[in-house]
Amino acid sequence: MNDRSPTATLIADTGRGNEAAILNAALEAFGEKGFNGASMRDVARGAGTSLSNLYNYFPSKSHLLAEVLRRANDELYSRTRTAVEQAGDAAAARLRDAVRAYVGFVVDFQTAALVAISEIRYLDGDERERVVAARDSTQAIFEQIVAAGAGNGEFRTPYPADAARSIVSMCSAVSTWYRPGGRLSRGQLAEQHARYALALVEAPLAGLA
Amino acid sequence: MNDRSPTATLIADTGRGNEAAILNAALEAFGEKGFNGASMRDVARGAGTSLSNLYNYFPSKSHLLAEVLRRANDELYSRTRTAVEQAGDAAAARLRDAVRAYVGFVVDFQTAALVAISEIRYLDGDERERVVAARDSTQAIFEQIVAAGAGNGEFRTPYPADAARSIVSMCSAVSTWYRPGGRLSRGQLAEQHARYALALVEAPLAGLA
Amino acid sequence: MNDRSPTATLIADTGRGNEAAILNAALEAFGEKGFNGASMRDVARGAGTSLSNLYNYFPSKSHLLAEVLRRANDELYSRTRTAVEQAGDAAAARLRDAVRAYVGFVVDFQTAALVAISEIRYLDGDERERVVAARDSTQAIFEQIVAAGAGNGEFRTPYPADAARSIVSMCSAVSTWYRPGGRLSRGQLAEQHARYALALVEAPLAGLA
Amino acid sequence: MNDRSPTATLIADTGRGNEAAILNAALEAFGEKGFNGASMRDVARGAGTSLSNLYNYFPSKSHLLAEVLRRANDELYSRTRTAVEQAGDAAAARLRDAVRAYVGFVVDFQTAALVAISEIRYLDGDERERVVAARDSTQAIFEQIVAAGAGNGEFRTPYPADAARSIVSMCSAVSTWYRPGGRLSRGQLAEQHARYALALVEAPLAGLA
DNA sequence: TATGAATGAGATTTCATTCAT
DNA sequence: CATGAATGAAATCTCATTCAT
Repeated sequence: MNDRSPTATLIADTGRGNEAAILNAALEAFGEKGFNGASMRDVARGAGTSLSNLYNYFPSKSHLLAEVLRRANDELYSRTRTAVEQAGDAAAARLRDAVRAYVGFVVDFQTAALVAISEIRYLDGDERERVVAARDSTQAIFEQIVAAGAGNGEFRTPYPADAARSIVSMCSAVSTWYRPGGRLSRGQLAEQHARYALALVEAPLAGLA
Repeated sequence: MNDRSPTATLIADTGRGNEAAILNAALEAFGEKGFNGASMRDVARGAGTSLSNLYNYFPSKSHLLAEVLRRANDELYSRTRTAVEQAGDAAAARLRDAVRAYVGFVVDFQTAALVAISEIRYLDGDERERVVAARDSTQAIFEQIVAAGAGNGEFRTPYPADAARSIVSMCSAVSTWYRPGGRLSRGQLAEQHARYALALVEAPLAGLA
Repeated sequence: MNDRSPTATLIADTGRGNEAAILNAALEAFGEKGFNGASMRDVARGAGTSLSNLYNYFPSKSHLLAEVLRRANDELYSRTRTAVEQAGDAAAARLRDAVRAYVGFVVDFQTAALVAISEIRYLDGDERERVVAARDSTQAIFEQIVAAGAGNGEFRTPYPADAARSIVSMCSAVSTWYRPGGRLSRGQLAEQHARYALALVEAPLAGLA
Repeated sequence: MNDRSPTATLIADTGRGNEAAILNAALEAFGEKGFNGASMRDVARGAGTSLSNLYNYFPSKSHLLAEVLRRANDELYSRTRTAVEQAGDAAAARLRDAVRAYVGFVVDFQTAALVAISEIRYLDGDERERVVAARDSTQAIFEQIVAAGAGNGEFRTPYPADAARSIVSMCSAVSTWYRPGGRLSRGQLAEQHARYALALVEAPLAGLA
């Protein structure tokens, strides 16, 4: 398991001038001050460009948020799904690796994860629906695993339909308090949460690492 | 177990003119639009008074938020502690009742719970410290229970120092998605989360309801 | 010549409840922050009473200013006139004693003197006219002395019609920089300005102390 | 001696959009209503631009005042120093020309001179210190002349260390009452005050024009 | 693309003043 | 006389956004 430091920025160069710098600056600004607390001037300053130039890339502040959230959720979904696909057939292993991937993302891209949970409420209309759908896809991965595990007896939880949501809540909440360099490393956090998740769905102890 | 409906408003009449109305309106406004998204005009409108009159009660928007958060955290702490005190000596029973009380509060005062987790970041200085301390006191209740249970063998989790935080995260996250009239009742939510918590700390199945 | 410290407050108890306290608080507030910079709340705080109670004594902020200015100018006029009346017939002695009295007032009631020159511009209408008239009466004392001295040859200034204004300007400006406990005492300031005044109107040196 | 009319506006076009218009409007507004009595709306109206656009040029009302005061004091200092440098070595001639230049400035830029004396009190911190230093530099010119004249016997005043302040007070007070088109012309005012100053420091009559 | 200048709307907060008690 | 509560207007300043260049 890779315990390396994050790639630091979620959004890599997009090949379109300042676009990546703007998105990363928006991410930082929204993370630090919240969507409504951050101003377009903050974003411009962080991106090292002018206020008016932002509008050459994104038609509005809302679109900026939407794009940031879309990328964060896509990356989270993609990492989680890849991890599950490579985990074999056992529900316990799949849940363990899903949680590891999820928590790993939260640690690697803490700000992105924080923004993804806390600022989605400021989206409206179509933008919102698209992002909500992406978030729900990720949660659905966990729900399917838990349902499968409950179905084949691996998990004995009496609440297979609801447990996944609590697992996801628990994992994403890491973004609200995690600080790099703290007592717990990326790997430890992943392991702990994997165990919490398996215990929560009442997988037999033998299934625990 | 009491399954009654909430008392509806967290802040009861204080006997001081519009104070309670203002606090409740602030709670609603912050809950709906976030601290920075809600304006003092929104609060005034909700309280049925004039914008400038707000300042006869609270010297600033920040103080208003601080007071709302203080009351929400105090009530949550008080409910949780009372529940634990009446739960007997067994760690499992204490944890179960703490979770029930906590989730009960979240359901009863969903908005207050939501604001308490999501808007605390907009406080500064002393106000922030006081509210953070109140929040930490509540979490400490859970930490002590888990530590005690781990100490006497009731809980087998290898992470007794960290599990409590995940339990609290999981419980407070209910405020972000719960809707009255949904599939799960107040009592069901409390029971489910109590079981999640006991499973998470790896209490033997016999301890589960 | 009396070199005592000031009586500290220009406005003595008026026998009408809080009136004197309010006037003195207004004087301090206007002196410190200017008429527009000081609020009625500042005045109330300084007077140790409630905001609304101010309006039981004075119908508006402007009236408060007018009353403060009226009292300051009346006292200044009265002191100056008394000094001149007791000074004998010689223009030089009359001018010397007028200046001594004027500067003495400025030192004793620095704030009042400062407010009297700098805040009169914020009065309107009748209030303004009354205060301006009081101020002009004081200046007229100096003009008459200079005119008399120029008429009888005591003063040789070629500008007898204008010199008095400069003398008064010079004396009242003391209020803008004087600090109790500074290098120059009340008596020294009075003497210096008396000599400046006599020199300015070109009284022969023999007439100087 | 030049008796021409003023250049009308202290602040000439700076080549930066509306900057000069804003500074001149601020000068007028502060002169008419005082710093606290004038609103940023007044300034915007006077400058022919929008309220919010003011903040593209100056970050706050205080900065606007500071800049206005800085320019006024710089110009006054520069004019006075230039006059003295061209006046030869005799203290009497230097004092005479310094006063002429000072009073000339007051007449030419009456509003600027008025604001410079009366509104400096509303500055704080560094802004204040810088402007106070500029004002003191101008006064120091007069102090040096008087000290020199007292040293070489040209002036017989017993108060060489203090007389300069009174001279400056007297000259700057002209800004509080001068009205163009009044009885006294620019040149007459300059001459009168030059003579007052020389008399005040007790220069022998032979030295007077 | 990129920018500086511009703007109308709206933010929080303070104001002088009034009123019921 | 005295007060706390209330209010409409206006204060300074920031906002997202637009436009001419």
